[in-house]
Amino acid sequence: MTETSDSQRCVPCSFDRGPPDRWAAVLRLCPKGFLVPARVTLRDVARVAAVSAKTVSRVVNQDEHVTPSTRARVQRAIADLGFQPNLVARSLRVGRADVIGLVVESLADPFFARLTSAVEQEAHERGLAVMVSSVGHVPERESVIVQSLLVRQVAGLIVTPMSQSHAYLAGTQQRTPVVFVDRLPEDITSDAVLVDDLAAGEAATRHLLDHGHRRIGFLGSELRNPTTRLRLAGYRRALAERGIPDDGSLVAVGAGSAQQAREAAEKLLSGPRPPTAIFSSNMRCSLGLVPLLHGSGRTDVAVVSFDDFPMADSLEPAVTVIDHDPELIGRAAADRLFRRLEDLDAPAETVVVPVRLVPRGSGELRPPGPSGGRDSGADGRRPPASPAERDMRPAPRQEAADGARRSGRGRRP
Amino acid sequence: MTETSDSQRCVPCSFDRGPPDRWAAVLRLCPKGFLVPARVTLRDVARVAAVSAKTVSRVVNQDEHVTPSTRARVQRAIADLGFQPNLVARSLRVGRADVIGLVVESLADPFFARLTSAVEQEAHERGLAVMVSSVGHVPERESVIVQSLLVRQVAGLIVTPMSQSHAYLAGTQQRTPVVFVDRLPEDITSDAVLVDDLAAGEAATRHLLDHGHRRIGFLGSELRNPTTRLRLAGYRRALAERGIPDDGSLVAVGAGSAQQAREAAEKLLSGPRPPTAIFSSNMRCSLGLVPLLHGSGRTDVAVVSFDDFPMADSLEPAVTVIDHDPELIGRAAADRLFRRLEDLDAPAETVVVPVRLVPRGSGELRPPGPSGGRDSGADGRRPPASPAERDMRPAPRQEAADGARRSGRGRRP
DNA sequence: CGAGGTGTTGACATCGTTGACACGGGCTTG
DNA sequence: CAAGCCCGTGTCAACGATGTCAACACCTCG
Repeated sequence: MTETSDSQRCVPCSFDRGPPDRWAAVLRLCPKGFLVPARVTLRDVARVAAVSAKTVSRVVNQDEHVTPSTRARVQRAIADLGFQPNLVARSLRVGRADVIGLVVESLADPFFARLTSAVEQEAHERGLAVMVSSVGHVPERESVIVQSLLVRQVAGLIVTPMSQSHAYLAGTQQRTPVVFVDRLPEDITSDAVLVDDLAAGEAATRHLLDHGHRRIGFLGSELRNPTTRLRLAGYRRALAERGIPDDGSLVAVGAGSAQQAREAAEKLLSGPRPPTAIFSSNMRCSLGLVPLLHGSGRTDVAVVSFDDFPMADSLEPAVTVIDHDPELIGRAAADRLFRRLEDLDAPAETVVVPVRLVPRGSGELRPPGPSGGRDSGADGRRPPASPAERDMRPAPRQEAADGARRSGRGRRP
Repeated sequence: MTETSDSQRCVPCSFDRGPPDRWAAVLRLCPKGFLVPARVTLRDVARVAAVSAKTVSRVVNQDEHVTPSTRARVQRAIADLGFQPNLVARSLRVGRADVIGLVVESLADPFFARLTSAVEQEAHERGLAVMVSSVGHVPERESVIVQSLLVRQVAGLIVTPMSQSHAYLAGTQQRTPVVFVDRLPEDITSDAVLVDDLAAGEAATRHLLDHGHRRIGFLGSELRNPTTRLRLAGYRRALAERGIPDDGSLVAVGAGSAQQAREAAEKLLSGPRPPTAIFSSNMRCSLGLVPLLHGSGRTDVAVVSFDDFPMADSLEPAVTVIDHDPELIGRAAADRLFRRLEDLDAPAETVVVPVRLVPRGSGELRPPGPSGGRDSGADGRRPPASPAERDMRPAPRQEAADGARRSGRGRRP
């Protein structure tokens, strides 16, 4: 076959469809005389079933008002011709695609990958497709990427805010709702799904305090990052709660990479009065800290890590983590979005997703020396008291999304 | 505001557009008398610029045949009205969406996440969006998911084959090309991007042989998985090459989880004549094996792991890996797809993406005892000879995609 | 000066689907 | 028995863009 590709592409085929021949819809004659497979449309089905296109549409859309016999005839024709509705045409007609847009920082990041996975699953269950786009490390790209999804008429958006301002979405929200995840948007009121970073920082620190530690280090990335700020605030709050003075020399922030975190941790531990425990406030930090401790045989230092990471449970001692559960966040965000699509005028909601502390060993180490904790009992945990600590309890996945605390925040008055 | 949502949704607005008023396009009067933001269309721009819709279309699409002055007037109007073309309408008209579909096993898997990330980046550069769907562990879902993307008129597909047969795509390929990744499809000839599993298995094994090992274990998951089969074949080929008899007791397959791998490795090492080195043929296996070795102080056993994993380079000794580079695979697949879109009739191509061995320590350990290798030199590597070994050389990322070996496989004759 | 070419612009139909509305027949109801 | 209703079905136009083709203006050259 050395025909030109014309014989295959042949899009505008003005062949007169003639009598209701079953095959005319499947194979179509080109002007050049070739038979080419053609898309089967509603009208083709209509012709074969001897009804109007509208009726076929009704059958396809499960409209009640169709006689069983007609329905059967149409379904037969649909099956015979292998008709598949063109969702692009439908989208144009109804003014919105059955697609949601997801904007994340980076898909290569396991956190966002798992988030995306959860969103995709939820969407798929509702027959919606998902378009993902990653912004990378250039916050200004956010709005461009959001635009590129809006022009594709997505029904709604889930966005990890990176931009300095989200005012550009103000006019759009009424038509295309946006749910923000992980952080709150700037300059705009909108639905959001957050991790309870403050409570998490508090819980991690409290956990170490409960195991007798009094000198607890904090390892974190840039303070520009609101997430880090909140976790640090939680750390400080837990210390204050127990009347432990804030020792600035125990706080090491600004570690953007695992390597930097490793160095920061080295410095922390080699100081005059080193910490007996460290709260590593994100995965990159942990990936610097943990190998350092293992490599240098300092497995006596207690560690609680924010973000679970591969191998965390295989090490000796296994690493106690605050588990983020990106799936839960994704499910909650998708859920919020679908609810929003059903009621565009309800007030904006912020969903706070609980995190849970997974004790595995490293966080339950007791400080060395005579200063051993005053606590008795193997674990030393007090009964849960604060709401923050309630959230720490492991929750079955199914219920967790619904169990998330909701705090309505009024839309502009 | 307690208006019913009608005042906001107001989609079919039959307000007569009247004279060419700039604002009529942006704010529109509802029958109820509310001003609502409305979508700006080509016709709105046309009216404001006093040209036809077609001319606006030409300007938007960078058509040359427009007078500079007209173009300027139109661009002015576009800017004034904030016009954004409706890509769904365009897609309907041209018969295909500027979207590609990506079907993976699971987005939560870091391999697929990074693959997705790369595909998305490549697509984004070309102005295409990406719809992702994951199949999960039910191969039968593959075709359903592919269909759901096809009805959305995606321009092309990148698919991780899971289904037993891909014959269902035979009729579709001419209209919507498919590039398979990671594995070859069944029952169909198509473009594909593969990792050179055989060469990788060979290279890993040869690397250990070159460091003096003669008893090398193989740790892998189910043999149902063609990927595992190929890596095992590479392992056997490398052994045969050196005249080392195949000792079945050194091959442990069927380990589906890290835990199972750990147990399998334990059995391997506790046997009467344990291996001095182990080739762990995937990440899950390594996540079982490596902590086992570290935990039991058996850091004398040499290890080469297929798939890099977090912390692999932080351990002591750091783990020598065969690096997969999902990004490279994703880029190659996207690239193949875009080329295919430009020439639907070229013969199918299989692109084999090179992998590289990253020596970090664990793979360069020499066997204990008097049987030390006959090789001299610190590394003991021979000059690269086979094509497989050529691929092992680290390649700069930019060139690697183009440097991938291509083997054309004729389309049906 | 007219024929022919080149290049800009617009009218119109069309992509495949669905919402609004109309029509006719059978049913209920006063 | 007439008025009114519901029900199944069809007609038509529209969603917003673009391909085709023709109209027209302007230029060049014989």
